[in-house]
Amino acid sequence: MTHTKIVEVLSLDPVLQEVHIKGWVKAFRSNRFIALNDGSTINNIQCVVDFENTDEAILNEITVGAAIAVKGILKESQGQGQNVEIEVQSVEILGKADPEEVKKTILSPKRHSLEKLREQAHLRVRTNTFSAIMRVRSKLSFAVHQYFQENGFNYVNTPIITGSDAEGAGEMFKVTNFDLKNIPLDENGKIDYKKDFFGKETNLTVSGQLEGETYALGLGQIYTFGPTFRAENSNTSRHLAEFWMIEPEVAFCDLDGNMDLAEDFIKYVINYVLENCDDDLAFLENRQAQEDKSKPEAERAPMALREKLKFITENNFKRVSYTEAIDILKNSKPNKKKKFNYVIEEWGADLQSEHERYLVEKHFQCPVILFDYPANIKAFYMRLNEDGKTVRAMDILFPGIGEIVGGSQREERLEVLQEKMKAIGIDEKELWWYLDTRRFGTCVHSGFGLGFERLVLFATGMTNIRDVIPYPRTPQNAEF
RNA sequence: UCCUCAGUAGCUCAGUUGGUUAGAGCAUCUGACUGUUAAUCAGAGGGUCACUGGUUCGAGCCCAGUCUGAGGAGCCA
Repeated sequence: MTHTKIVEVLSLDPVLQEVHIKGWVKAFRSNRFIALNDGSTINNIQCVVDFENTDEAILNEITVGAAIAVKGILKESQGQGQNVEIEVQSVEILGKADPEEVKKTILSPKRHSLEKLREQAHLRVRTNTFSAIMRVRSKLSFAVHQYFQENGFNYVNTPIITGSDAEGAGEMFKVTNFDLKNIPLDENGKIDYKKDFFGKETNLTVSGQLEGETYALGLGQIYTFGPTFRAENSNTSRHLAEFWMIEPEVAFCDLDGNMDLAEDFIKYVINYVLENCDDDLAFLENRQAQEDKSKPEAERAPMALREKLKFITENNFKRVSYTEAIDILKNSKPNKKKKFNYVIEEWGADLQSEHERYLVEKHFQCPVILFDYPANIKAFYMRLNEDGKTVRAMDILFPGIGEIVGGSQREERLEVLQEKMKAIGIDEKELWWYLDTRRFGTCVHSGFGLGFERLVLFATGMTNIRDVIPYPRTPQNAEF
């Protein structure tokens, strides 16, 4: 008899049927009640042991953290707190867990700080909080694919090792198979990349966008969903050196269509977890509420988790041009009273975190899409507007996390693109293949990048990005 | 990378102007109890006070440096 998942057993009618389950012991109370969890649900099943007729050696090995197999009869529970329970007929110890050792780990049955859980990331998935987060992450990930597949997008795997250093999205990790103690140099004393594995300088990708564009201009609608690497020395709760990014790219689509797509997409995946992860979201909502109790009122979450997610799905994101946003900020109280660290003086200023937070959390109190930014603070590939000074860029700002999406309509005119590349010193030879797309059948097209972990942060109510990915990679940390 | 804060038992923390043998709760172990669900009651064990150096008769406490973590900023998704 193969075993049944606990999530299924809990939904069965207690009609005295025999069940066989396997899982890890979460608690063993009164020498009689085992709380067992197998990761299939946040909920434990209670297994009631007849301790007077059970081998004492086995009872002694039913300890917190141990893996066990239980056979028994599913019954209506006599006690409060659960509907059904298993009257145990036999227990098999599959993997012992010495309590003296367990107590040194986060498996010990008590509260642990998130920092302590990070230090034992290999065990933290056995906690309620992390199993809930990871189930939500998995569902979100599935919803991403489902949304795009249902809407006629093709899933494209852009290269992780990239030969172009012109993507301009930040510091890159070098990829090489040189002996680092003996790097070949050319006659000028510079590193001789011709002798490297690929015969040229290569890096880990910081974005699949440029390659994604070429595929969109053939397949029509594409999306990527893969790992992305940034070697930036960022030490914040919102940045990782290795993260997962979703990048759709659509041919014959302008910036308005791009904003529509991003908003519709986000609402879809959030709604998907609302409909499919209620147990886990309820747990995370409660966790957040408990944590908020010890915080000053100003730092508490203004809405309960599921209420917040529902709000996102039911309300339109506020669309505001950069120029309008600057006006709002210029006339805002914190700007007039010089409460901002960076006071907004005039059009053209780059928006700081504090400004974005003001717009989202104070002024509009809902997700905001900012568009039409000054050209000189945005990337070269963004479509220049007719005014000659703004580009068709858009950022989606979310409460609590800041920028969750960055996207644009792409510059489809060859001459304009060439001019912009020249102005910032990108060699055309590097991106000959990218420019070819503008030579042969160029067209209006748009796309955006969405940081998957930031989405998971928002959906779970967590506040540190290191807690929504199994093994976070950050400066000075690549453990596990 | 910059600013601020922190590091004392397995965990969370207290530790007075520098002064004798560094404490509490939880967890663990032993015993009791047994329809519990953060089980309860009694007892026990558990310490390189982050590391290195300095000041002092004497340092968990003061000074310098280093490491690690957190929050914020920048960069960005």
